[in-house]
Amino acid sequence: MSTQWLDRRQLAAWVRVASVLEVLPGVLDGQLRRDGGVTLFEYFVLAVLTEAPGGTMRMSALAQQTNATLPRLSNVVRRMESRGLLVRRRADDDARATDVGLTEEGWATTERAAPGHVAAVRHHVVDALTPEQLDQLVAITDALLERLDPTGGMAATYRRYDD
Amino acid sequence: MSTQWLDRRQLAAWVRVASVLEVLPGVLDGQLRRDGGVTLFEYFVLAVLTEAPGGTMRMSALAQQTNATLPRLSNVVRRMESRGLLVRRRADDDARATDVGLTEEGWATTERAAPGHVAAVRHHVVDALTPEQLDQLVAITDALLERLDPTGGMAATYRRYDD
DNA sequence: CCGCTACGGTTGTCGCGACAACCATGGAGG
DNA sequence: CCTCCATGGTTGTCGCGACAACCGTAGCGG
Repeated sequence: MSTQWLDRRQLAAWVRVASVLEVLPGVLDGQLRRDGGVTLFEYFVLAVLTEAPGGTMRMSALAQQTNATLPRLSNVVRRMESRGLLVRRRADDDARATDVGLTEEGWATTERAAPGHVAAVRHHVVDALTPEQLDQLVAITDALLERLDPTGGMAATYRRYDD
Repeated sequence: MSTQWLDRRQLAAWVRVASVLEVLPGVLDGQLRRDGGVTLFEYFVLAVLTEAPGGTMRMSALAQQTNATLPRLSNVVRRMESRGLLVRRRADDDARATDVGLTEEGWATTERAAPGHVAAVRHHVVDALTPEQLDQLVAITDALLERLDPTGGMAATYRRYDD
């Protein structure tokens, strides 16, 4: 079959999306590094843990909700533990598994970093759009994630914030 | 001032955007690596050069249009040159500057990789949305880029595809 | 109870991006 | 001309992510 190219409107949309994809993570990551001494992915780990009961979660569960591979998460967690943000502990019910939990400093760091991060998200995303556009964006990203994540691994993370 | 938190709708939108940001690049990058032996950023470099007169461009101009720092671009171009996709040549009019040009194999690689990439973009983005959503997406990403890229560095890249 | 496979994590190697230091050329002012 | 600063790129170091190989434990079949 011959290639089905993109028409002008599709191309316009795609090029812009690609640009956002390229720039946005860098902007947010930079803000968090400066203000909180934490990378964007580390902040995401902290954020997910704060919503977990007892601030503790199993490695594999955390990996799924942060969309990380286990090797990646393992390294990140080890570094964060060495900085005193997290603790690893062998799971009681399964000697293979590891539970990760927030330390006091982990909580404190999250609370310290959150305002700046929220402000950045506001400035660069939320406040840039009208309420209608925000609704449209939810519908659009839902449709995209349907294709991107058919098994629904991350779905558990974002479905929670449904209206 | 106290922190202005996100309401449910804003949070719903943001969490989904973050998820897309996390997943989409990996999906597209993987497809290109498998099918074309090229990374997403390398493909973007090739694509931009394809649209330049003579398939040639100055390093600094290329860096701006691909939203890359000069060091990063320098390394990428060196690797691509060693693979025979590009050539570097000292600029005629400025001995400090470097012109980068596509080789025959660079053109061939781009043409070989393009169909699969377009298909991936179609499948994961374009075809997942209705025509109305595509229009909305253009407006939304425009608004975001306004904030993200106030100097308009990448604007030159995507404004070209306006209707 | 033994052996086998699957699961949950960790570790080693490689390649890439960020940042800073550095080198060469261009251009302006005296 | 010569000095000084700005411009355009390149190179070195460091930290992180991907992938694969590996280790210990669980659970199941015989």
